[in-house]
Amino acid sequence: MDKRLNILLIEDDTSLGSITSEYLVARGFNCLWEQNGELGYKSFVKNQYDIVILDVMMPVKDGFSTASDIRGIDKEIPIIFLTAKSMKEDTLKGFELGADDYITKPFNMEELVARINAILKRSKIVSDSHYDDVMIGDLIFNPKKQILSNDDFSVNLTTKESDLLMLLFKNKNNILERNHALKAIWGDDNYFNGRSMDVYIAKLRKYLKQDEKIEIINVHGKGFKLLV
Amino acid sequence: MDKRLNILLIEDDTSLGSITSEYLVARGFNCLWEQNGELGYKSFVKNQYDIVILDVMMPVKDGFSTASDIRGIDKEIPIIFLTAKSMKEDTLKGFELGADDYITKPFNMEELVARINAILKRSKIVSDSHYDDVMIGDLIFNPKKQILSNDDFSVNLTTKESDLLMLLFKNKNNILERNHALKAIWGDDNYFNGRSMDVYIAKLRKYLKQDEKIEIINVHGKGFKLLV
DNA sequence: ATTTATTTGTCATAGTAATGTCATTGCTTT
DNA sequence: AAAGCAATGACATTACTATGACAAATAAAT
Repeated sequence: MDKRLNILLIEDDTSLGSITSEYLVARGFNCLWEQNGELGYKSFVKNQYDIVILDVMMPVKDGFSTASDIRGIDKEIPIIFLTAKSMKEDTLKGFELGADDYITKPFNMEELVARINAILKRSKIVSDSHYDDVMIGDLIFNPKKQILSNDDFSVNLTTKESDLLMLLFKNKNNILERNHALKAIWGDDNYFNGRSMDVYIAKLRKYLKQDEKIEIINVHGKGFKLLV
Repeated sequence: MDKRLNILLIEDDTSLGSITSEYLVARGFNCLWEQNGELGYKSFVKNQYDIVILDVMMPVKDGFSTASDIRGIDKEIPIIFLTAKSMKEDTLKGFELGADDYITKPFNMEELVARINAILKRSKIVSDSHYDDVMIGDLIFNPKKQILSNDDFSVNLTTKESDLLMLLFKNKNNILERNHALKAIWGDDNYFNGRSMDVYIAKLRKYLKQDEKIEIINVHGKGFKLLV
């Protein structure tokens, strides 16, 4: 199950193309690199992409023509143009073709990534704020909203409950040591805080009954372990 | 009933500011121009905008600081930065603050418009905002006149009531954090202002009873959420 | 195996902090 | 002086956290 986003890079310059695609892969994207507009368009037809990055000046089939073909079959896909010349008419032509951004070479790789993310943020695909959700078995846990839910159930967790669940999750299938958890959440691992934590463990267990595959087990004298 | 999009332009340079705002108006937008970050932020708190264009280098309060304050009360609003220096770190800093675009001066006016449109194309809101009225459930809220009404009912809100309702509306179905609201409206989030805000929440709840689908709920220790 | 000490499970309750709301006060505007 | 607004004080209510008590489980000792 790959959640990485698919980028189609169409760029005729060999060195720039390889550097860019490698960089994008290193930054966590899937990137397919095609060397000209024809091949790029064919690949777009056959595969599923989240965003297209397109050089303007290319032999065989230039970027604008390619973009217009792509727009012919997909009105939504975000497109970023790369161009050496920053001449005004070109820029505007790009935007008329439904460009989402227009970057002039040479560009900074990090900035490219930043602009990709800025666009994807608004694009429907990623837009749902689900990306800070965490899956625990069948359950969805949103540590920011402090909500634990599934299809037919939902609880608002208190801060302590949420913090503790998060710690357990970070150590899922591994032991979360008592004193570490106490230091992290209560700031001090004395006996009384420990007893308090035990009560919260009990509460979490009650919630987690929703998914019988999940379980918090105790490791005597050590701590707790969240099994999923 | 005006359907034009509302742009907030925050730019200290008088000539650039006036030229830009005039140009945007000529191109069919509503554009309010504020000359510094403080004023811009205040205007943002009180009014409803679709996009913010923000100069980075400004006296009194710079663009980044302003953007970060704006993000505190609105996570969605598109922001375009304008900057004279094209230094890499600055660009990236802007994107980290949730920028949607980053334009270096001097820029071409038509390109600015093109970039605004490119962003608005992907922005979910795509103008449900008239210039004046906003709809909250069945109710009509006019933040300028500070009037909340429907067919058979109407109240004149006080400034504080109106500002707070506007903030809640901007974060509708999302949490409005106490300290952000206090910073925005009272300028300082101390205990007493917080108590004061609670009183205003009570008042707003009373008004909003007019539409039983609307509700302000409390998120303990965090803030309030306007459900519609 | 049986006893004993320690750790953990869990309920009920007390304590504390946050919020809800009314009434009142003081300030500003007219 | 009257009216409107924001701030504050007082008290009620709610939400969250900590604690006490006792049962159960585990480990250690006999």
